[in-house]
Amino acid sequence: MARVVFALEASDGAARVGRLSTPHGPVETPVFMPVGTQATVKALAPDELRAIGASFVLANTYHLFLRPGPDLIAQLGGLHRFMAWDGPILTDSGGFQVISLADLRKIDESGVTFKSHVDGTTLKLSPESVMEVEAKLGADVAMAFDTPPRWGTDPTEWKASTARTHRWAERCLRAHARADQVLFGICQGGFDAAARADSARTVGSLGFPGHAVGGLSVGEPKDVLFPMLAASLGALPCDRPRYVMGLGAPEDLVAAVGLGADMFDCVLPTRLGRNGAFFTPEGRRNIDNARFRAEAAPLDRSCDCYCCRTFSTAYLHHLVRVEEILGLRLLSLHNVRFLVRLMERARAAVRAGAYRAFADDFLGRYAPDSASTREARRALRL
RNA sequence: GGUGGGGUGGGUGAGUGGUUAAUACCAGCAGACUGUAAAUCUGCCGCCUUGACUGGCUACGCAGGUUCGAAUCCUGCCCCCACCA
Repeated sequence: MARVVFALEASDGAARVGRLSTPHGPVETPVFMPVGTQATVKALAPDELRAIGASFVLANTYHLFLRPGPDLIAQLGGLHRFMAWDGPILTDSGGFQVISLADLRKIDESGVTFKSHVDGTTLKLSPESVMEVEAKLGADVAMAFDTPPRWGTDPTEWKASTARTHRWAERCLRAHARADQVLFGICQGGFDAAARADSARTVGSLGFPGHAVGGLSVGEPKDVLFPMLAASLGALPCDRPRYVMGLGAPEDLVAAVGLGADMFDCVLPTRLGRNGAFFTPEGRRNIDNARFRAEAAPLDRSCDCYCCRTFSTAYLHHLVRVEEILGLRLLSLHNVRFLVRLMERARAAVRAGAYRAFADDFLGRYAPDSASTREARRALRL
C-alpha cells in the first residue's frame, strides 16, 4: 500500500518546499487545502477545484459521522469516491468541534460527549472511535483527536487540554490501523510559548509521520498568534510535514511559511466568498460596496482564475446584490485560487532563495497598514 | 350614487392621547468572518449641528379644532381600495 511520504526539496531560511506523496497523488508544499467539511468544498465542484490548482482537500469526521455516517460512506466506496474527489483528502478529527460546539459538549478522560447540533441526540467520540470513523472514511491523512482550548480560557485549562491531547495522541496512535492512511499528531500548548514548544517536542517524539499545530487562529490577537506559531513550528521535527490548522488569511500564510509551515487549511476563502468578500493583492474587499457598481476590471487583474478571466467586478457586484448563487460560487472560486496561487508563488520564491523578498513585497501591498499585516511582518522581522 | 375600509419616514407596514424621530422587515451605507451549527452576523440609516451617548429643526394625506400635551380625539376637504347599485 502506498504510504504518505514527505521529501524536502528546497529551503530558504526556515521556509521550505517539499513533496508529499499520497495514495491519491503527490502534493507540493507549502500547500493550502480548502475545507470541505461535509464532503464538499462549499459551492465548488471537484473539477472546479482541480482547475484552480487545489491539490488536497479537507473533510470533517464529526460532521460526516453525524451525516451521512461513516458506514454509508464506506459502503459507497469511501470518501474519495463518495465526493468524487480523486486527489488527496485529509479528515479533521472533530477536535475543532470541541471549540466551535463548546456549549454542546462535555469532555472527560475517555472522550467527548456531544449533543448533536442537528437533532440533539447524544453521541460520544473517543480517540479510538475517531480512529475507527476516520478509517472508514478512508482519507489519505487522518488527524488525531485533540481538545484545543478556546481563546479566553485560563492557563489551567490550557495545561489540562494540552496534557489530555498528548495522552489522546498516544491512544490514537495505538488505535490507528489503516495501512493506506497516515495519522498526523496535533500539538497544543495554549497561549504560552514555552508550553507550545514543550507540546511540539512531546507530540513530535511520538513517531507521527506528520504534525499539526492546533489551537491557533481561534480568536486570539495576531501579536499572540505569531509568537505561539513560531514556538510550535520551531520545536516540531524538520523532516516531517508541519501543518498549521485553521490558518487562511493571506498575510498569516505568508508569515507562517516563513516560519517553516508546510500545510494549511481554512474555511476563510470559501466562507468569505459566500459572504461577499474577496481577496486582492491589496487586501480584502467586500463586493457589495457601492464603489464596485460599475467597475469593469476583474476582481484581481493578476489572477488567472475563471472568474477573473471572464467577469467584471461590476458583474460580481450585481450577482451578489441580487443574491444569485453564481456570485457566491465565483467569489469562492477566486478566493481559493488566490490562496493556492499564493502558495505557488511562495514555493517559487523558496526555490529561488528569495522568500524574504517575496514576503516583503507581498506584505508591502496587502493591507500594509492593518495590524494584521504589521504583525505578520514583525513575525518575519521585516 | 350607497356602504365599509384606508392614507405613517425610499418601499411594505406596526403604532390609536404623553416614556415616539416613531416597532419590524426590505432597500440603502459600511464592517466582521481563520481545523464551517455561517449564501451568516453586526452597526448606521429624517435634516442640520457638536469633541460628545451634545443642541436644534421638521415630520405620520391637506386645513382647522380639542388638550398642559396628538401620528393617535373632533370637523371639513382631497385621494385610494373593496363590495353594492
